[in-house]
Amino acid sequence: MTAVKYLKPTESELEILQILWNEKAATVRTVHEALSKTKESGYTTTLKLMQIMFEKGLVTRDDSSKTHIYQPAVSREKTQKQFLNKMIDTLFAGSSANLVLQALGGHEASQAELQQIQDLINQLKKDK
Amino acid sequence: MTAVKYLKPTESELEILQILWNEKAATVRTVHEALSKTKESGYTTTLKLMQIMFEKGLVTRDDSSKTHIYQPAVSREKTQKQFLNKMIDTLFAGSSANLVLQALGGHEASQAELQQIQDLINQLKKDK
DNA sequence: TGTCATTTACGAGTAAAATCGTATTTTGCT
DNA sequence: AGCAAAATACGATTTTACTCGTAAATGACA
Repeated sequence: MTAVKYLKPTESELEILQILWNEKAATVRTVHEALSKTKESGYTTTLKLMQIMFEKGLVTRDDSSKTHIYQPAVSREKTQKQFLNKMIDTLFAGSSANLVLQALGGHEASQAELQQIQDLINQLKKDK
Repeated sequence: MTAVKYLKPTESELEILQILWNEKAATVRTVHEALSKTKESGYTTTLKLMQIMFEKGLVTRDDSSKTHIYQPAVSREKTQKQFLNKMIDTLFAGSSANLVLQALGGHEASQAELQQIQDLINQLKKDK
């Protein structure tokens, strides 16, 4: 039984993962250009970050050709859950409902999204 | 118009804020003892952190007597919102509904809490 | 008033994250 | 083959968060 290390991506790593999750697979160049839309930084910085993520096992890569192709190695859902739980603990006194109320109150959600949430709630209420 | 620096509390600072929010006001000793229930660390470490938080303006303090009394200078709600927005951005592709669905799906919420959320949703739907 | 326990002040060290410059490698093209 | 453009490798530095030891200050009380 190998000890699987619990890996919490850093802020920068999350930004990169976000892009990889959307693109499914991407080169350093692609990721870097996407990042550049919202922040300033050098190409080698992005490269280095992605190399580190590879060492950590956060991404996989195909280095069969000169330009390596990266893919996420952790799922979006799992990572979301990981951070949500942490946040509910340290910021919402353990209450997920608190978080939900705050999220719905502050942000705009579309009619369709609200319906989706309502459906889930009905489902949950019925399950009890 | 003074430029107000956008301050994002660190992980450790959040833990301390959490205690201050609950207690309204507290000494370093009190905070340290509360922290000690869940983690190991020296007293001066907590002290230093709170001093730094004071410099950053995250807390205020009354130093009229030997033992200083600290109070939070940022509101729980505002801080929650700040982190939620960040999280929705970098982890939920900008969709608060995504976050809500994930939070409700993973965590247990009581019947009463679900009702509370439903009420809010009805409110929001009506407002449109 | 002197002692002593408690608190604050402060500096320094450690570790992790992020940044970037430079060297090397790869490969398409002439 | 040889050159140039683009990519990777790698090491070094900077920044930030966290940790703690030690010294100085405070104040209760014998």
